[in-house]
Amino acid sequence: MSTSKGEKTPRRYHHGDLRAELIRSAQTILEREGMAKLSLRAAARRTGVSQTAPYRHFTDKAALLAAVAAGGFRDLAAAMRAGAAPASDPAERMVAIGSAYLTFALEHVAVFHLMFGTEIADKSAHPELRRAADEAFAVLANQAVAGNGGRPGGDGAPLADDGVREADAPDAAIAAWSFIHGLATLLIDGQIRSARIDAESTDRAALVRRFGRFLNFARA
Amino acid sequence: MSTSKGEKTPRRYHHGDLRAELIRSAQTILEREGMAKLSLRAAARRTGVSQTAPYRHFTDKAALLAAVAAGGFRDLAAAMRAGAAPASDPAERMVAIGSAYLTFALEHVAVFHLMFGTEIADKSAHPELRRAADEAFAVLANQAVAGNGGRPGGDGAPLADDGVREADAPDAAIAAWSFIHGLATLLIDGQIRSARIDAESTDRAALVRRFGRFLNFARA
DNA sequence: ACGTTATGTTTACAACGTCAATATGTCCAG
DNA sequence: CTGGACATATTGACGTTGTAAACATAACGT
Repeated sequence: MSTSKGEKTPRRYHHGDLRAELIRSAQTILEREGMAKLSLRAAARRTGVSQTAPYRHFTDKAALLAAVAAGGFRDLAAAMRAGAAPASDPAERMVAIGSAYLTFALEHVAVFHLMFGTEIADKSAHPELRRAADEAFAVLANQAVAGNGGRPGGDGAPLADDGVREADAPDAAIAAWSFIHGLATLLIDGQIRSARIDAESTDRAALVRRFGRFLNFARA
Repeated sequence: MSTSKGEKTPRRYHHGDLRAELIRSAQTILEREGMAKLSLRAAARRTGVSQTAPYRHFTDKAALLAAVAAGGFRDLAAAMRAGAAPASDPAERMVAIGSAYLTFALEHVAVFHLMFGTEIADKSAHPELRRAADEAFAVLANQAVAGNGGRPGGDGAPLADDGVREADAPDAAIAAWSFIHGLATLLIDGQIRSARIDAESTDRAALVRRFGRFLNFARA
């Protein structure tokens, strides 16, 4: 009889689903011990296979990292979507998305750094990563460009009523992304110290509002 | 007779000024071959000393990297100052500073990543680095404060031209920093692709203006 | 049943960060 | 001028890493 261990992926070869489990191991190590401790060998060790087994599933260490980073982008996109869902007002939705972005960055520092750092030398060499990153940005951009959610309504695109013209929406999305990404990066790097911000305890939405008021489409 | 090789530092020991030259070597390797190729041993090799010689001047690899990063922050601060100097109008000065920031990031990608990435595990452990980073931010923040009391009116200025209320200046500086830092980061990571931006060839000031439109310091 | 192919292991190597022991140059006290 | 004392650099070594090559083993189609 066929082995019944497989759960989602069709029952597998020797291990079960080494590729996926290696990614999980890498994520765990990254979160618990940091980037410096994340090695191909450590991931293999934690998974219980030989040190070169990963090479059957990843051409490179970079390929493993890219898979982890791609997962991070998917999680980020999901978090933004979940955060934006309950918000009805467009501006409110932007704050919710920014808040989700900030929260993700602050609570998954290592993964966030992997997603945007240089540990993965040439990101364009990993299509899955690229696709996941694009999709995450799409969540943000959609709020700016086509954010009316398909409902026939009077107020149109979410940014329009804040003085951003339709044609400017794509650029506005980039500006918003830049702002929130920069804020997140500077916060987790501890660069922002002058303004008594306790990133751990402060409400993230409050932070987004506090600094976002200088963006003319994010004011509530 | 005393060796006459020394130039700025008082004539030195065996090498001359190993510490400074190791930093220069590290910078060179970083710029020419990237972070992956920058090792303590490589820096020592390029300097022409044994592989453990650096340990007389740096406790760690991280200490060397911190010194390089600190140099980066000083260069960035200098570039911002130089860019801002010729601008008379406050808003114009902000654009100049943003432009200098972007230019630095795009032309010194590796150093920029070192300055804000995770290669240096605990940045707070390196006072020189911390000081240099603070100083760089001060250049930016001072402009935001100085922007107050600009002349009234104004129409086409992409950033604030009527200043920020005194009490809001620190937060405004953080917002501006976040924006420009995020834009720089996303650009050099190649994350911004949708808006046909050729970061290499496009005028940086134009980029800052294009996206900086959405910053509004007059409000709040 | 059998061979092809996908998967995993063993062994090996060069490069790295770092430590301990040692050597060498510099400088000050006499 | 001389002899330590001390700062500076080297040699050699150890454990870890990424990765290649050779080998082993299990699954699957025929």
